Amino acid sequence: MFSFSEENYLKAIFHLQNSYKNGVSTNALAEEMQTKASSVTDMIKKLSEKSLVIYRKYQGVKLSEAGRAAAIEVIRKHRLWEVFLVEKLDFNWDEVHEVAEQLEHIKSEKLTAELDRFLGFPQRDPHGDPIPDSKGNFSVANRVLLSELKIGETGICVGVKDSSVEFLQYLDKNNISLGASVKVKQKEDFDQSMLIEMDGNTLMISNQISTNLYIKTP
Amino acid sequence: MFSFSEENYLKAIFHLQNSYKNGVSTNALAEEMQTKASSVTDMIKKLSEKSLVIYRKYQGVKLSEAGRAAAIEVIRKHRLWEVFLVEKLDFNWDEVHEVAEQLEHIKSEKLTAELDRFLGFPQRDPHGDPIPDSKGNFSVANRVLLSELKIGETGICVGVKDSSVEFLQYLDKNNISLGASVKVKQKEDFDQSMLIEMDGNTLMISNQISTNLYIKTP
DNA sequence: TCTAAATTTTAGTCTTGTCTAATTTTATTT
DNA sequence: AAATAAAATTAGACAAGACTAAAATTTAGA
Repeated sequence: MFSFSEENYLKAIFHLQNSYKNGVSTNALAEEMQTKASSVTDMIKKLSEKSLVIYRKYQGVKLSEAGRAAAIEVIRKHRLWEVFLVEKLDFNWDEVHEVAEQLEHIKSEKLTAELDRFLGFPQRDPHGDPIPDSKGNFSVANRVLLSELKIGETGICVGVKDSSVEFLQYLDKNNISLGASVKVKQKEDFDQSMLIEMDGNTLMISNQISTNLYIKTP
Repeated sequence: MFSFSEENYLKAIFHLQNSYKNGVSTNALAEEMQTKASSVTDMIKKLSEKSLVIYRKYQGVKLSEAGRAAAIEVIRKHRLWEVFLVEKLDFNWDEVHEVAEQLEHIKSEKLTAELDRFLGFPQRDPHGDPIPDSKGNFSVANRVLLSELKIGETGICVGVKDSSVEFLQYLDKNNISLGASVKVKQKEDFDQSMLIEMDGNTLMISNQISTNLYIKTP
């Protein structure tokens, strides 16, 4: 089994691999992990010795198949617990992250499997991210950023890219929630702000908002 | 907040205080924690510096009020999670301990409170042990060991003293479960074995069994 | 009471994961 | 292509928590 710290590194590398296809840089990982580059180098070496990552000095790091599987397992647990907290324990979607960060490290195959069943094998977490199944498979979302829609286009809000407390609370305050229908009424070329209609309400949103909302188009 | 290790020590001292009223000995604690006496001494010093225990060299250790409160909080979480695992996730009562040992260290007041509510504020865990409420209060059980009953006396099986997998599986195999009614039919002076009637079935149990079953008498 | 045994503590070491400061390698710029 | 900047690594240190071996203290026995 892996330590909490190892699991957190694997998870971070997994998330950063989207942006760093040719290997995640030490500094990027240090930033993500809120730690120093030297600590990252140390840990990468350990993960490399355990064959969880592929690493060449100064060349960045990638997950091996084993590392990817381990990362996905942690992400599966994280997202299942988030569903549990929201659906069963009445947490708001901006309150679940910190607790799920702890719960994701609990080691028990039976626990994960039974939790999944208890929740009804959910496909998405409260932020719209896909939940890997027990074999590590998950649907790569067929979704685009709201900012990519043209005037007149419509869709359903299906996820958030930024899941910080601040952003989620902004969304709550403006009655933007997953499942809502969206239509782009106007776009401002100057600052990319948008006038949208969401579940009937019309509101103006900045580029920072529209680049952090995922939409499923018809 | 306290580390996992600190919490485990506090919990162990709490449990051992029943048997060691004048201070828990270093060796007893080492045995309970499955570690070495020297490690125990090291940790006791740390806990003592944090005023969680009262310690005088060579004189054993007791919990301070703060230490006791911390221990009870961990025990509360452990037992709530055990209820969750059995009631909601279909774990058997012999499977919950190891997972609850991990879950008890999750730090979130809201999580504990909401879990308690979700479970309907249970009073007892699956082994019949009392669950402290959010203020740390719990009912000291009004119960005796089955071995203390005399011939002809009756009661309800309300808890187990030993909650090892082996003992619990023995009980399952012999259809002994909490809530069952018990009547002592015969006692053998030589080895303290007993013939009992439990929910209609008659069976013979050894002293090792009867000294590990708690009974509530009418 | 004095000694032997048992218990407990101390001293020094190890591992994990982190840090700072210094050095090395790679990337960029002129 | 050399000089400089940026990024990454190494070296050495530290804290937590554990260990072994040795020393100190308490307890028990003769």
